[in-house]
Amino acid sequence: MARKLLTKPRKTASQERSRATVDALFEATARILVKEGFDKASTNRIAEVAGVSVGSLYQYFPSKEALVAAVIKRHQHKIMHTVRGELAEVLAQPVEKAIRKLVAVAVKSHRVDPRLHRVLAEQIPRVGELEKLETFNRENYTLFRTYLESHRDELRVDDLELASFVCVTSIEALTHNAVLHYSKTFSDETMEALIDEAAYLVTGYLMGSRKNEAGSLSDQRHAGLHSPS
Amino acid sequence: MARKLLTKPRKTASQERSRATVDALFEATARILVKEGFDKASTNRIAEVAGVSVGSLYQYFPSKEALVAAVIKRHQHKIMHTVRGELAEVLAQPVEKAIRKLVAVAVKSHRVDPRLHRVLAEQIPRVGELEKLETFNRENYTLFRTYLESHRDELRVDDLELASFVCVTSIEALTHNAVLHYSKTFSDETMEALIDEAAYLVTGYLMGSRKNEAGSLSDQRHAGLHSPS
DNA sequence: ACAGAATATGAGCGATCATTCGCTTTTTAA
DNA sequence: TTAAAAAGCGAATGATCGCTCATATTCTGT
Repeated sequence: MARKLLTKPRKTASQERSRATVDALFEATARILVKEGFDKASTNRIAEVAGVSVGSLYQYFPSKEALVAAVIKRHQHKIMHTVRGELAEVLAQPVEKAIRKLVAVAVKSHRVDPRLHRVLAEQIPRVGELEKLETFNRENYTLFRTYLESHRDELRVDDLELASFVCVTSIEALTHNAVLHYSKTFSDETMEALIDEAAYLVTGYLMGSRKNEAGSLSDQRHAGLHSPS
Repeated sequence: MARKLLTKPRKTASQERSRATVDALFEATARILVKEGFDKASTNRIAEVAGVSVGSLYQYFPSKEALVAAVIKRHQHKIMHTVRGELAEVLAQPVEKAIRKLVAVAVKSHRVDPRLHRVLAEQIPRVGELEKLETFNRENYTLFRTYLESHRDELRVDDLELASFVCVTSIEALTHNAVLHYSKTFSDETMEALIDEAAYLVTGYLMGSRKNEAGSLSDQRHAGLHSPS
């Protein structure tokens, strides 16, 4: 029987020392991605910066792609960790408070290692294995949809699927752009104001009921498409 | 004098034949990007698909990066071409109509070769020269800001800079996501509805004036930050 | 018809990179 | 103490890729 257990298995991490190695690899990868960009993140370079040999890298990760994917997952878990719980308490709150909290949480999540977040979003080609890692936003989506369902009666929207899409997409884009592209342009107060604005945007959309606009917007929106519940 | 004119100059395109070559290169690059992804788009492969030799490629483009950048620019020009004019007529229209038109135009612009658009957005690493090509969205931004300024009195927002950011970002993200990620999930009617929803979202935000919510939302938004004009 | 300019060719150079494998060192457990 | 398992090493391999250049073909003006 050809034993490949020593060459192939990759992925274990039982002893103390090996866990340190894996961690050094994570750290080094993140560091290089942030400071030198995806191009410069070759496996040899990563190993070098980690103070480890390439061979060791391949003991724990079957490919470079797997390593990067693991770094992404790790970043996502960090976000979840700093944000979990804040989401739980949202579920019970009324729409206005809930939305504002949601936006604030979104900002917070983008502030967990923003520079890494930006590289992951902009420089990592979504190819092969990396393609599947969009799972993250799906979670937000279903979570939000669940919230809308349980507060249906307070809302003016009837297509919750569509509404979730509109809200989640907007909040994500606004916070993402603000934190990762405009944090130099926006002052701290502006950032605070932006949270308010985003919350206002979404809340207004969900609860709506503008004063008296019969004949203007209402007519533009082709009636009948959303049959009343 | 060392003449490098035959080796270096790159970029000319005077005769008929050469224009065809350049065009074939554009076409081939786009084709490969769409059908095989950025990874597979090597210069040799591009030249092969274009029915041209690698040498010819380097007569007109100083680098692979330059070629890709040119393809991106070309795509942007195509968009501008199919959309120009529709934007001009927006300027004169009242807010509600203008916003709806703007959203519709955004959708239209994303429907110009959506598959190429998606690859350009997701697979091309924004590094080196490619980094500068974000100019496109800046244009939309200033355009929108100009519109808001000339309709200032009809709006409830006072920080037009911030408002432009909110609106442009939201519209872009919504249309981008809808067209490039959910066109299979969304039916045609849903897509139509989405335009309405996005327009409603933004219009409500800009013109606002919800009925009577004194003490709820108004209090949450920290007063005084936007000093009344 | 002809010369010079423009265009096209593609084998091959040099560099980079992901990955492997035979080997050494360290740790574990009996 | 010791043998086996775990972890670590890094030079070497093979493949890919961007790009060049010496040469060949085509075009243009005269």
